[in-house]
Amino acid sequence: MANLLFLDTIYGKVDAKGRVSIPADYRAVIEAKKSELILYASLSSPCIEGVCSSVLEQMADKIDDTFGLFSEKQSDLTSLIFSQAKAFQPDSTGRILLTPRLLKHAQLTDSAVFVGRGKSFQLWDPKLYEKAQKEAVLRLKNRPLTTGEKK
Amino acid sequence: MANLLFLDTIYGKVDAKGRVSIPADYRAVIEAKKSELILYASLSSPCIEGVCSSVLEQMADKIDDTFGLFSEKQSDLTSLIFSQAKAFQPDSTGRILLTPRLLKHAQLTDSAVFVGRGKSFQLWDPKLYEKAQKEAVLRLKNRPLTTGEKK
DNA sequence: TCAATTCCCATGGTATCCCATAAGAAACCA
DNA sequence: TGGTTTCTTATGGGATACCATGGGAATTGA
Repeated sequence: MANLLFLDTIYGKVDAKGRVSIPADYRAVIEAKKSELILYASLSSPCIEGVCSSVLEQMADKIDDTFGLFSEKQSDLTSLIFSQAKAFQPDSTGRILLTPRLLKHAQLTDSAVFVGRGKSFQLWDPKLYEKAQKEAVLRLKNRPLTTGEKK
Repeated sequence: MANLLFLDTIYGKVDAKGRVSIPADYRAVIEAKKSELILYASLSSPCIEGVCSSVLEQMADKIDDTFGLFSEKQSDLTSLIFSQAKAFQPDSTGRILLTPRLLKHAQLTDSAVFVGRGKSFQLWDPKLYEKAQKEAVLRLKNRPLTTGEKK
């Protein structure tokens, strides 16, 4: 039984053409789910969000269920996410070509870091990521456990 | 019925390549649960935590990724764990290759000790472990168990 | 035709495979 | 019961396969 989660923190390079190698482990997750790779600009951070297409489909259902097909909120979310999302299929050596819009949003230049988040992952500029990471750790230290980690 | 808990304290070696043999008993636990082995740097000690992948999968299911993608709702803690965790599959002789990050966090050089904790285990440098162990015993002596103590 | 994208090959580094050895533990036999 | 055999496990090290990356060639599209 293969691993079905995006895990770990993996550093890689962005070449002059704007290509990145999707880590082999991540490709394995996507293939195991018979999905495609979907990327879109994060709404909350200067990074790129990555999910399996199957998750995006579930997300679409969820939004409909929660807000109704014709609500304003549904419309906003739909246009914000889905209009920006794009499917990528790695080439024979496991790379994809990022779009200028994604590169710009995440401020990527020559390197990038894949950050596993379970059912999704993020792609950051290493400098920006390490800064955000430190802030997250600080928030954790200042805020006692109130999360869903332990039951 | 097979044992489903990580038990005992088992000393082993870390070779020049950074490999460690996962104790046969531990491998049996993981196989019995049809899981993979997940390792991550402990948040509280200079050691490596080990769990079955089923634990992480349950964690991932509890998180409603749908809305984590729209806001900062997803906890820092869970994302921190996913970004630090990595799946390992022992090779044909029962060994895994530890990452430089894990080796560094646990300050492992040429030997390591597996410490069973039931549903999880820890991997320590022997010196550090014995020191931490002594301190734990002292704490217990100074603070006897009281009923109703949160576990 | 020019620029952008995809395909292909080459390469260095790393992870995994495989074999060999040694040490224990369990099974076996006398 | 004592000693021998057999199997599993832990460990070392060489060989091999895979992965990430760079760059050129071919293809596509406006």
